[in-house]
Amino acid sequence: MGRQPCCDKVGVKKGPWTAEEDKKLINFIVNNGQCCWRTLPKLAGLKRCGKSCRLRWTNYLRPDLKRGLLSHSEEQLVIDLHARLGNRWSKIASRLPGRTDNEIKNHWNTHIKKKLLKMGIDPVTHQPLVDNHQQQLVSSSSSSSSSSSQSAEQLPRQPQQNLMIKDTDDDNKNNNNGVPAPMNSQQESSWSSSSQITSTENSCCASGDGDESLLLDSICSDESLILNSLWLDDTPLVDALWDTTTPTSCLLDCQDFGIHDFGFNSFTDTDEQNSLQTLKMEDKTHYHIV
DNA sequence: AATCATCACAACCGCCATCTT
DNA sequence: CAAGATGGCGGTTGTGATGAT
Repeated sequence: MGRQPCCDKVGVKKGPWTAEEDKKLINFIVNNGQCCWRTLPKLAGLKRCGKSCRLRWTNYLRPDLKRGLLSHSEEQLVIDLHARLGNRWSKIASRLPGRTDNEIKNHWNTHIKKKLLKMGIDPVTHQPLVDNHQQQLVSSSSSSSSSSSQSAEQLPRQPQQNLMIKDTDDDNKNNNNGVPAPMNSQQESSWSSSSQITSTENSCCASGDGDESLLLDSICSDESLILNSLWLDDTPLVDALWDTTTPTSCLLDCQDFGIHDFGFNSFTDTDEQNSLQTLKMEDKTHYHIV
């Protein structure tokens, strides 16, 4: 009945990945593609849970990942998307090519959350923070006010304003006391085809830092990307591009995605297998073929 | 120089929808 | 159809790096 367990827990290594383990994982996926995560560790000679391998690959080793802090524009887009999607990090991440859900989640918790609080904006509701007195009034007048911020966080909501991250504390003048109401699917649907456009465009265009803002504009102005895929079509951009379900597609995509940037130098059809077997790791994130 | 606090992020955990047997 | 595994997701934790005192 059912399938075999993903890993037998016994003898499975945990904790930080070593360079050697990274090398094994990369070599295996480059040569064989992403097949079955359960069997991958064994085949790749890793004493890791398949789940751990998948996480390591998707969050850290994938060659199409960007590294480094999120740009201002990316940050703005994250806020905008978070206002609609809540903590659905994977969905948010799918709109930011090269970024992972984990990375965005971390950035949200360590940077954006604090910035919003500093600006007097509730990072959960994306509404201006209400003081204690007002909070009491709101909670006493609302029958469903017992719902925690966590539950509210799970639901998409319509932004009442366009939030712009500022490095300074000024311009905290929008003090609507609106309580965000969770939308039903019908509301989501209708909203997705109307007010979302305005909100997205506004927030994107308001960001003004040169190339990044141009990039963001191009992302935001793509209605099929923002509207259709956000609510109707969940095909992730990054995953669709980096499909390694087969060895062939894996190798092709490696090249398409500038695997050289990742550290893989060019390889030929004839010697690629041998070359990749001798991948040499210089540090945690740099690999090259010798 | 030592200690403590904070930051940044990789990794783990548990849950859930889906899939397989 | 039921049981159980898989893959994916979001929340949380652990830990090294950095800054402040």
